[in-house]
Amino acid sequence: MDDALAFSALVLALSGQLVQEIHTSVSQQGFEDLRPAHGFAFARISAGGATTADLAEHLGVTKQAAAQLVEELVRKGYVERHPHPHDARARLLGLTETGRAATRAADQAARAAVAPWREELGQARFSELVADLTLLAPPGPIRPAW
Amino acid sequence: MDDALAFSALVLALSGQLVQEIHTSVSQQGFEDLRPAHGFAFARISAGGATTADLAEHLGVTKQAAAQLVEELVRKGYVERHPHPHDARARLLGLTETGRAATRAADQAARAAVAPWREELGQARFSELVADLTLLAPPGPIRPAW
DNA sequence: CTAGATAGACAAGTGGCTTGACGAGTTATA
DNA sequence: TATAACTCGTCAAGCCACTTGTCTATCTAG
Repeated sequence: MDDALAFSALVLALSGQLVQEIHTSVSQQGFEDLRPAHGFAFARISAGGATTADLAEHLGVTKQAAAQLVEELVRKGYVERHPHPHDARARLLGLTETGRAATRAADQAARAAVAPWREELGQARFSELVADLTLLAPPGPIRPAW
Repeated sequence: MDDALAFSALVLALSGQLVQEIHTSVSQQGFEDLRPAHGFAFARISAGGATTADLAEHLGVTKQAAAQLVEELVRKGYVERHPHPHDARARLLGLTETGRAATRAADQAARAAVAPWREELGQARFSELVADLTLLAPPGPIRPAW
């Protein structure tokens, strides 16, 4: 009956743990200058065709905040700015090889964080779980929560 | 096979949506001066026996940050400081009636956010889902993710 | 009784974000 | 095609939640 409240708490708890574990693992793999929020930017940039304004909308922040984030990631060597083919105002963003390496590290960290959970439930139940959650997940970008 | 990555994304997406919906709903119910992070503080305080230092540990921030948060919540009328029965240094924190009202509003908002998901899956499958997640959820406090 | 730990406060600084204003470039309208 | 409205990215200033560092009062262990 009141599993609704329990569900909320569980999702928040899992999400928090996930972010924490991924961040720790990525740091340990040598990317110490990245913070959790950067992952959401990487996701949009690696999807391709992103400008700073696109990124801002994806992250749900102002253009200025996104520009600042991009500047930081460029300075640290994760992101490159290219001229935009159709718009002289805009610059197209892309990941450097280092940026892609960081993305791979994060993916691997996510898999490692989830692995014990899959083991705990068993593959069959875990697959069902993913299927159920897929039905619930909202479309649209994944953003930092707050 | 690679549902692990999908699972991570789903949990993050659901968590983000959940936080956003709860915050919006709580604001609309008249608590416009509360932000998502406050909920985690309310959770610890309403559990009882909390001092500022306890709260700091629960939230994973410094004592000073917790003290500042408490000061803000006291000023806004959600929290009270009481003398600690056994320790003259410490002050025991408690929710005011307004604080409890805000907590009820947040709970109701959480239920409302989850309701459509339960409907989508059906009660039986939803219950299973909650049971599965319960197996995975780490013990310990629920904290803001980053 | 005293040494060390802990609760909370005061002060200063930091970093990620905001609002506001702007020039350069693009798109829509008449 | 001229011009008005909009958009991209940037500069500048300020905000605010958080940090580190320090201090007093109080508690606790040897």
